[in-house]
Amino acid sequence: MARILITSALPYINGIKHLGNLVGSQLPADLYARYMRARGHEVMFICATDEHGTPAELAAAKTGEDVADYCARMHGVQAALADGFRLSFDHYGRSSSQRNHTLTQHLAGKLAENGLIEEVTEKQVYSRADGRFLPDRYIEGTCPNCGYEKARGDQCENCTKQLDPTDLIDPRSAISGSTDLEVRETKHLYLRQSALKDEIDAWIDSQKDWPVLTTSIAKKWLHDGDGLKDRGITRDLNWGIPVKRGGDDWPGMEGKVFYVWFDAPIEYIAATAEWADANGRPDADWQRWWRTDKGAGDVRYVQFMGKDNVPFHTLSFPATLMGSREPWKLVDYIKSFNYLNYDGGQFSTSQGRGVFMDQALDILPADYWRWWLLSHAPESSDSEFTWENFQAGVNKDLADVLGNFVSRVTKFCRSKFAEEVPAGGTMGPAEEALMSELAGRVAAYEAHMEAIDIRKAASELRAIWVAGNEYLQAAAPWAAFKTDPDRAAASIRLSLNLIRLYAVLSRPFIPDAAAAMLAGMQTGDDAWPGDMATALDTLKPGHAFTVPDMLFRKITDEEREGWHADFAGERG
RNA sequence: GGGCCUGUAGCUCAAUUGGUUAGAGCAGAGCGCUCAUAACGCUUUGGUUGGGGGUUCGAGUCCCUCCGGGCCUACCA
Repeated sequence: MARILITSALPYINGIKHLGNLVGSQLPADLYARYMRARGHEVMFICATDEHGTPAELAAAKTGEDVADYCARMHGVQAALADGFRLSFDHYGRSSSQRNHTLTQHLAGKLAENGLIEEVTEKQVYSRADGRFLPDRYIEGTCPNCGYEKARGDQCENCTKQLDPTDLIDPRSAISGSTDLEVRETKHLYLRQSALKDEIDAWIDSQKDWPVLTTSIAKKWLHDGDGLKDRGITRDLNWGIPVKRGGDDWPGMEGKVFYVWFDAPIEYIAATAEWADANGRPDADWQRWWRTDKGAGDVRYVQFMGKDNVPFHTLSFPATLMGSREPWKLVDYIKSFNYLNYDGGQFSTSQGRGVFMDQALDILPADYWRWWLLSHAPESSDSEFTWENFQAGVNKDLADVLGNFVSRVTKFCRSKFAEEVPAGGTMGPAEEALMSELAGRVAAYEAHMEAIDIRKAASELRAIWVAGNEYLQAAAPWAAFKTDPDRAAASIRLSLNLIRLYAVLSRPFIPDAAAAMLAGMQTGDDAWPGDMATALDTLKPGHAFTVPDMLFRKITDEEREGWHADFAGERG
């Protein structure tokens, strides 16, 4: 039995996430966690909301809430949606937790002790009307290059020229529109990533079989220009983790907080500590996942994230942990994803374009989304959601191939025999051939799941479902029943066992349907199959079952057209 | 501007890292079956692998070039 630590990129607190966010980290992480648990491994699956930063403050201001209250409320909303999608986190934490405050301050202190923190005085734009410093992109003005009037302080979206906020003509606050701006001096802490460059470079080089997407992004940052740059890890904000050096005040840093991207990945560790706290466990129980000197030496740590998060997970976070010179567990494998587009364009949170997690669950149960999204995960390139593809995939794979298989087998048995596993007959060549095929396909399925090749795993699982229909067609128990009822009984007995097998194999993808299948078969035996003949002889003659309700309904053309229109823009 | 990824059948994707005749699923066509959610099974039509050039006994794969799509570019997170 292995020990596997799994983290999903932290969803930002600022509003409900769309399906592209979901399929880029949380959903594949859940698939992997569920699979590994099913294989009997010890799994710790961690996620949390990422709650600090300017956007959270602005979102709270918009609703008139205190930012802490806003985050608490939105954490509840996101946790409920995660639950709705059956994301099986062992703990869903919050980056604003006390645990994260303490650990973040601790690590910053260690980095300072090791000479890896530098204090830098710099000039930043301050808005008197807003009473705050403004990040570059929250300053708008006219582009000196092309005259575009809504250029941002970091870059002009119109002519793509990179800008400094002071370049802008008639600069104003993007928050309030105020032009009462001034440049003020402010002091910040920088993490000296440059000092750790060779160490990180060697570490990246030592990683085998990481997705190209992961390593190419890391290498780019390591070697581009002057190489890995130092990074500011503090901000002039009210909402965040106060800058402290361990438990001590940090002279000159009063009123400042750590940058969200410094504290967010640390929350992976802190959330595991939150898990221990929530379950009344001692520190040793979370430390054995994260401290190689306290039992984490045999842990395999896998991270899931969208490609935009890769630099922070390959460079900044490892630099933080390495630079602490404490024995923290580093990631072993980073699974990164491209983007899911929506119907010819991008999902857009700001424009309300596409399907959001709450809306998705209002329309259809989680399994429908889980199956389609995972079987189309953007692994090798960006992929696209269209209602036509979604309808076709769900109807064919789930309703016709899997759902209908369960339906035809259970209903035939009920009408010709009884609502129990029939006795009589023996396994013949057709059954042997099926088991042989399944043994091969299950092995391939397992290999794809181990390698986190999600689309390939989905495609193999689907082929496993299809094999049941092929077998039924060849065995034709409805015909055999008329001349040789024992033969039909043997076929149906095997087919009922196939339903149980399918439930076990499919559960990582479609947990609710799998549970319904097991419930229908009235069995709690969810053992992962070893020998196929044994696995398909689990439900014995006389074992009672019930015909499950329709597992998956079909999406009609009318629904598809309606949704296509409903989700074209501006969510209502 | 620079870097990276990507382009394969109408659609979504494969192709053991240069090796027989480029494969699946969906959609389309034909046949079969009648247990089942008008479901299932079998057969089958679709490809100058974005265009052009090159290396090689051999190129979807390597090189050059052009065209299209996307991402990143360090103060949004």
